[in-house]
Amino acid sequence: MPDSTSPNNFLPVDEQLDYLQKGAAEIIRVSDLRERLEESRKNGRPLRVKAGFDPTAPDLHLGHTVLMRKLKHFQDLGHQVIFLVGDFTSLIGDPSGRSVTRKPLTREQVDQNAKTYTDQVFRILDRNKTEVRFNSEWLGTLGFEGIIRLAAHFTVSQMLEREEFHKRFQEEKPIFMHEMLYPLSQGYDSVALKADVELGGTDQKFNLLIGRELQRHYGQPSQIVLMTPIIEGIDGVQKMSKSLNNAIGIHEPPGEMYGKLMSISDILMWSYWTLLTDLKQSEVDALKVAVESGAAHPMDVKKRLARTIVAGFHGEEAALRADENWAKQFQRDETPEDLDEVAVSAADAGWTAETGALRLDKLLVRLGLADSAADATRKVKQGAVRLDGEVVQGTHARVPVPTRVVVRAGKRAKAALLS
RNA sequence: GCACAGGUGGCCGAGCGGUUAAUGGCAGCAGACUGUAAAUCUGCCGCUCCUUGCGAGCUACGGAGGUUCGAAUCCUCCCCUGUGCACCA
Repeated sequence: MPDSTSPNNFLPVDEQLDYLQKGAAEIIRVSDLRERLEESRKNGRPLRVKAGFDPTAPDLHLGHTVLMRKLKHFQDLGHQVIFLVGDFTSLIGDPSGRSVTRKPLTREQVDQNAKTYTDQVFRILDRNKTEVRFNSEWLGTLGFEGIIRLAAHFTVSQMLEREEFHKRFQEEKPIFMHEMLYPLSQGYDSVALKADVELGGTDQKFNLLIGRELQRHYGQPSQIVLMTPIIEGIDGVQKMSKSLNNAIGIHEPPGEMYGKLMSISDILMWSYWTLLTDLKQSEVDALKVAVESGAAHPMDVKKRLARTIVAGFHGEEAALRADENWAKQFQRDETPEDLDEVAVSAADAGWTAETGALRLDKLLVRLGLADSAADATRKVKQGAVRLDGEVVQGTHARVPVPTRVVVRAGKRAKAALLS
């Protein structure tokens, strides 16, 4: 990691560029970025680098960290990083990458989410060097007149150029007026913040470019746009997203995180290496060659990946423990020690002193190992449920109370403290 | 406002008066196989209850009524989306 934080002591531009280009999908334009970096180095003025996050979900996941890590790179180089919370824009909902209009969030949800975001972001960014802003600051005071003036900079056909809109238009699907306001407000953020650089996923391209154009209208130099690839979720197919249920949250416990990482496909592992670790691209490539030639076992490389990422959020020690636990539970099929323990009242699990038995369907639901009692019953019938390692046949199980039982449903396991 | 086409389970999409919790695909879950990977095969896949049974009850095809022994399927009204018309009359 480059070490240069003194504003008047920026690294040589080539080195900065090299660092910033790792894992970047596209930069508009590299030549402009070089120019801007040179200027910054000459004047000792850090660049203002902005990335916006819509608090549409309560938690951040690894997908968000791709962008945050790039932000961190700028921070490492001594530039001014702005973590922008799109509290206002999330009232609209970004139409990016979805052909369905998002339901707007309530003010309360947004505030709540924004709080958890800022709590989590500093696991990656340096709190003291990060400017955190909310776009309600300027968008909230714009007023109807301001919106009219803003919208007057663009034409309807310009908006329809955007792939998502264009597609929906072709398919005769609804496009709501307020959705077109989204790119404009994001662009206006750049104006308000006088951004030199804006980071975003490749799916943000249209919005990012609108920012460039808008800045020009407002007499500012157009921001440089740096796009990061959209990381696939653990299914390896769709983009990582909480609502698609394929995300790894950055707040998840080490074991959970480790297990999910191990469940990704061998192929997917490479983009995770590139986008989620600090390993140099050349080293990642070397690992890949080693696996392809048979010199390294893909599982070992994946384990290392899982350990690296988990360590980043939970520390080395926790990562090692997760590693050991995983091997125990899944490779050797033993009962792991580091299980989540959940206290359950026996009565809630249908236990009666009379029968001395409890109802597994209820217990599984209580433990969060099944979505519903019906789901739990299904799992039991399919032989997926084990109590202390023993496969259970029926939904009734004789168990002493109080006790501690390890309950396993498929891949997932928890310890129930019955009382 | 008028005309036409649409609104079905997480998504796509059949059904157009009666074995219909609703064909099929995707996603998901579980089992087998493995490296908890992928691929493949098999089963499951609304909810609740229990006596766990090819059990009982409840809810579901935009909403509300109605016709009928019986409706996702027919009728009426309403809501929502798309398209066209809307100037010469």
